Amino acid sequence: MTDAMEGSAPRRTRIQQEKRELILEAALEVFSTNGFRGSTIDQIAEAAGMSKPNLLYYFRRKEDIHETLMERLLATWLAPLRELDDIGDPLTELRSYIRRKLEMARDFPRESRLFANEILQGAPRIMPLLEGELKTLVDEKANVIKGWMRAGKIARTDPWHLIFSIWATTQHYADFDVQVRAVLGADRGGDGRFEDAARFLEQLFIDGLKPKG
Amino acid sequence: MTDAMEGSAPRRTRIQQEKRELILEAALEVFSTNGFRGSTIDQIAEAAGMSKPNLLYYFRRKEDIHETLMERLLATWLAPLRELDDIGDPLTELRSYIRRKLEMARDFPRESRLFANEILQGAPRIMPLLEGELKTLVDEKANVIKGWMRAGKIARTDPWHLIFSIWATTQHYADFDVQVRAVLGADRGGDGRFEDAARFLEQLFIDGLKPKG
DNA sequence: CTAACGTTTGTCCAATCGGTCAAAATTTGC
DNA sequence: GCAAATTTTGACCGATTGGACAAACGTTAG
Repeated sequence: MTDAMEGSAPRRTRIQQEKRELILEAALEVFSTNGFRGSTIDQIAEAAGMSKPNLLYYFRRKEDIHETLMERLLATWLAPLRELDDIGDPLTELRSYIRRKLEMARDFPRESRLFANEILQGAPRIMPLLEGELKTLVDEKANVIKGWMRAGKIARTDPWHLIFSIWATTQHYADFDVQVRAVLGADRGGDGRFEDAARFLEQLFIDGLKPKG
Repeated sequence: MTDAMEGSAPRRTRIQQEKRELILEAALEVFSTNGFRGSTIDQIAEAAGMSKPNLLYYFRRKEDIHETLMERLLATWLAPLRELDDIGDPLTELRSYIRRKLEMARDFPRESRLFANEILQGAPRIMPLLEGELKTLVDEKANVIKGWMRAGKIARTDPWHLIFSIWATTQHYADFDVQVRAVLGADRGGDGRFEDAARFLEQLFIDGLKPKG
C-alpha cells in the first residue's frame, strides 16, 4: 500500500473495500450497544471475524472507525428531513416525514442508538456539525413550516419544537426499544408495535395540527 | 466498621453518610456523561475529591455505586406517573403530568441521561424492574386513561403509546440537550427553551386529545 | 515463475483499568 | 487523655486496553 487510506483519493483494493465494510458493520453493532469507550477493538474484530492487528491494518485507530461510521450515519439520518418539501399538501408532507422517521427507527435501530450515544455524551465529535449543517437544515425546514402556518394550512405552533417532538417520539422506538417491549409485554410488544406507534403518532401529530374551525 | 455496608441495617457513621452522598453525587455526574463502562473509578474519586482507595472504602465495587444510583433514580423517576390520578379532570391531570416530567428533564438532566444510558445499552441491570414494577405501573395508568376515553373525556387513542410519547418528548430535552441548544442557537437556546417546550407540548398533547365535537 | 505488492498473524508494549492491602492518620467513645 | 474504631493513603497487582511491529503468508501483474 503506497497511499494513505484516507484522503482525497482512497484508491482501494477489492479486499480493502469488502473488509472495511465488514468492519464497519461489526463496529456499528458493537458501538451502538456499548458506546465508544465501552467498546473494544477486540470485540469489533471478533464480530468482524478477524484478528485485532488485521483490523488495525484497515483502520489505524479505533476512533477512525467511529468517525467513518458517524459520517455515513449523518448523511442518511437527515435524508428524511431534507425531503420535507414545500410543494405538496402540508399535512401529507408531515405525515410522510413522521412515517419515514419511524421506519428508520424500525429498520436502522443501531444507527439511531449510535447517534443517541454520541449526543448523550455531549456530542464531542460532531458538535460543529450540529451547530452548522444540522442547524441550517432545521432552520430552513422550520421556515417552510412557518409558511404553512401563515397560510393557515396547519395550526400555529413552534416549528422547531415540532421537529424535536417528531425526532423524540420516533427515535424513542429505536433508542428505548428494550423499555417499550418490556412495558408492552409479550402480547403487544411483538412486531405489531411499530404499526401501533405509527397509528398513534399520526393521530397525535396530524389531528393535533389541523387548523381550528 | 464491624458490619457490612449493605443489608437491612446499614448503621452508618456521620462521615460515611456524608462521603457516600459525595461519591454518589460525583458518580452521577461521571456516569451520566460517560456511561458505566466509559467511566473510571479514578474519575469519580477525583470528582468527589478523594483518592481511589478511599472511595473504594465506601463502595467496594464500581458496580455498587451504579446500583445504588439506579435504585434511587427509579424511585423518584416514576413518581410523576404514580401521581397520575383518577380523581380530577383528565386533561388537567395529563397536563400536569407532562409539566412535571418536563420539569424533571430541566432540573434533573443527569438522572435522565443515566437512565437513558442504561436503556440504550439494553438495560442489563434493570431489566427485571422494567418487566415487573414499571410494566405494572404503566398498565395500571393505561387503564385509568382508558377509563377516561370510555367516558368520552379525552379522545380515543392508544394509552401505552401516549405514555411513551410523553416520556420521549419530555426526556428529549434532557437527553438530547446538546442538540436542542445547538439547533436553537444562541438566541433561542437559552433558559427560555423549556418554557417554549412546555407551551408546545401542552398544545400538542392537550389540544390533540380534546374530544371531537 | 517470480518479484512486487497486499494481507494476515503472533508477539510484544506501555498505559490504564478495577481492586487489594497493610500501614499511617484521624476520629470517637469513655 | 487514651484506647479502640474508623478513615485515609501509597504502594502494589493482575487483567485489559489500544496500538506497534516485523515476519509470514497470499495475490497478482508481467
